[in-house]
Amino acid sequence: MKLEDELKMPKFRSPYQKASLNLMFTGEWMMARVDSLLKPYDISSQQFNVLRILRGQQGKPLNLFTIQERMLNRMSNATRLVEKLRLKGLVTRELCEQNRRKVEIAITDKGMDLLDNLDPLMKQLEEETFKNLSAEEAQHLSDTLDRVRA
Amino acid sequence: MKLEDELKMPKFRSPYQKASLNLMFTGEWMMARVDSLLKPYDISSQQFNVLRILRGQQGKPLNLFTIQERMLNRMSNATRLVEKLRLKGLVTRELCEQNRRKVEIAITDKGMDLLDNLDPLMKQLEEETFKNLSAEEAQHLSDTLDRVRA
DNA sequence: TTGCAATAATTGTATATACAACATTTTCAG
DNA sequence: CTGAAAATGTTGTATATACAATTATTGCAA
Repeated sequence: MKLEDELKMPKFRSPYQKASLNLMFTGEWMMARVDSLLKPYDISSQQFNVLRILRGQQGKPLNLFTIQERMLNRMSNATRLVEKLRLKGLVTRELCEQNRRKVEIAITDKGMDLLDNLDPLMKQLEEETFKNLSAEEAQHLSDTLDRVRA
Repeated sequence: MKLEDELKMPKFRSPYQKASLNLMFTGEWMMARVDSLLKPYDISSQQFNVLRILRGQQGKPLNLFTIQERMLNRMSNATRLVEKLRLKGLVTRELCEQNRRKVEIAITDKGMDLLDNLDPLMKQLEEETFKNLSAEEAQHLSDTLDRVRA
């Protein structure tokens, strides 16, 4: 739906104001869809994202600082988020012997299994979300967003 | 920056997965910019958004239900959010006599003054944010986001 | 070597969010 | 009219977020 109808705003000051609101609104909308999909599995989109980051490491652990750098929302608290994943048995946590300031986090088999189960669901959600956009249009959207953040 | 560098993800499963992550990431990024601008004025982007909704009413009040409908994030709690604005003297709150289920909220002069002060700053932020996009490109971005949510 | 700065993580705390449960008032079918 | 359902808000609670303060460890310059 057009943003002016969605927010019942008859007019915007400029295309930039509209794009700005639309970015925030659509970002929240997308996040809510992902959270809703993940809810039955009892993890949040942030937690899912961290698991996915760890899976990308092929078994190699990452320290908390690096995880934080790669999170969608950098302000959230990696220590506490990872601790929740650990309590669910989805990651392990080990002090690094070489540099004892660091804590190394790795995904467990249980975590991998969960991701494997979720992959097709996420794929389906993404396809459903972008059903009105061709692959080229989706790529162009990403390129535009990259330019905004440039 | 390109999302793969931003999140240090070497590859994405599809342009749809990438667009999906990019939407969430860029939405958070934008929201953080707005919050950072508003911080010295001691209001959140959600609170600012509610004030802006009320200003659009030209003095006519809105009830909480309608405010909630127009918020960027519908899940947040309009009752408590508006109460915070009231404590700061930015809105008034009155029980509706015609329909006593309703509570009518209106912006105060102090609230209007705050918005008037913030307007040029927000405008500047939007222009800075979209400095790499022409007005046409910003409009096209909005249209694409509208189609995603269609 | 010493101690200051940098790095990495944890903790504290206030606020915000998600969402369910509840309360009150109004509407409307029978 | 009456009682069930709908509309509107409020409250409770668990979790998440923002951000500052603190701790512990390491690196490095004087």
